[in-house]
Amino acid sequence: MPEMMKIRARKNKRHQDLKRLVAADPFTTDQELASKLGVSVQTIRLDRLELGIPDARSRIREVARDAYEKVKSITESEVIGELIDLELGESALSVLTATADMALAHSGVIRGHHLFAMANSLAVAVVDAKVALTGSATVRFVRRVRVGDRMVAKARVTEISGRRHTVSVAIRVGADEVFTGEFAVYAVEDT
Amino acid sequence: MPEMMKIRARKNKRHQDLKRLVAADPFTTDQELASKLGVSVQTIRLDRLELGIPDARSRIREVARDAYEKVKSITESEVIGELIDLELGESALSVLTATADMALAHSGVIRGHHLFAMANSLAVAVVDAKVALTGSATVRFVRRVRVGDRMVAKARVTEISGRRHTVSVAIRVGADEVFTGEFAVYAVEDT
DNA sequence: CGTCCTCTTAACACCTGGTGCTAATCTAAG
DNA sequence: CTTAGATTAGCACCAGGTGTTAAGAGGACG
Repeated sequence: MPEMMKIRARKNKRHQDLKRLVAADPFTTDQELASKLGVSVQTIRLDRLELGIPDARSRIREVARDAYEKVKSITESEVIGELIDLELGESALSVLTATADMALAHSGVIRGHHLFAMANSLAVAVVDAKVALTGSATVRFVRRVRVGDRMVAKARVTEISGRRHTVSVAIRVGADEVFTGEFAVYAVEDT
Repeated sequence: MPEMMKIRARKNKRHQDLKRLVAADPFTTDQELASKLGVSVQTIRLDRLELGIPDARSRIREVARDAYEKVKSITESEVIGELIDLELGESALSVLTATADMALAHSGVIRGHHLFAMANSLAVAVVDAKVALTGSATVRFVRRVRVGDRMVAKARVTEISGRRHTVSVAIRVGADEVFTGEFAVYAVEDT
């Protein structure tokens, strides 16, 4: 321990270390933090209080909560993005804001399959059937989409012949068209 | 409470309900479970013991751990699935096992954009360039893929003209072709 | 020099969400 | 009727905390 340090400076350094440790591993308990920083558990508690750092269980709960919501949103929603308007069998509209985790590493450009997913899920949603599956698609990535861009997708059913629905989807960012696609979606009753 | 039920049947039903509740929300404590199921906390504890369900704190920790370490989902890896083989500018191969969160609700059929994402990311990976972006694609979903299916994707660069690369991707489950696609991928240097 | 103030550590009671154990009921099935 | 399984209860204990009070250990400063 740096005993030669002035008392105030030592405390400050410890606070920095504490923040770093907690950020690096939110699962660390006060006990572990105390032994890592060479002070008593009580000191850690006071430090956390000063710095507004919640206790380990809360930190863990938070991580779990975040992850749980996130997984749910990617996984469990039938439509990628927010469904704004839906006229079954006719047209539909959804909105999605591009986030950093949709981007290609370091470039800030959104990866194509996120646009595809948004368009595809909207195309499936607009079809008036219990279950609908995409049969084929032709898509064009017209312009690059970047982190923070607000994407608006519009789907229109252009043709129905039997179980086959042709759906046109366009995604815009502001006035710019960034994606267009034509989806052949099939209505299905049985699994 | 269903008092007319036979005791054993009641217990069985409660066990099913318990599993369902815990799966739906891992954050639920014994207290909450007890009141939801109309039995005492002790009964819940015994049930958890029988069913091998860990306590709430462990469940939360697990969720947090999972999220913290291996963020899977669509977003965070450069190639969706596991990249098995890669010959830059020529061909590539990846493998992905379909999980329940990729499926359409209740049907067990994997949603198309997961196949697209697997194929697209492989197509981008196979192109020999610092950064590559998909310009357009034509895809066919040949057969339904179900939860548990092991998908193998093969990508082959079929044509290069300037920065434009044409990549053919096929995904198979066992011997069956489930997806084919043709991707136009553009090599880019600047962002 | 003494005094004062901050930092640090300690001790105690309490909280939540559990575990392990023993014991008392109660019910249904043999 | 007897007995085994299901349910509930009470008790001591645990981890990882909170809040409070109290007591030393350094400085800083008149």
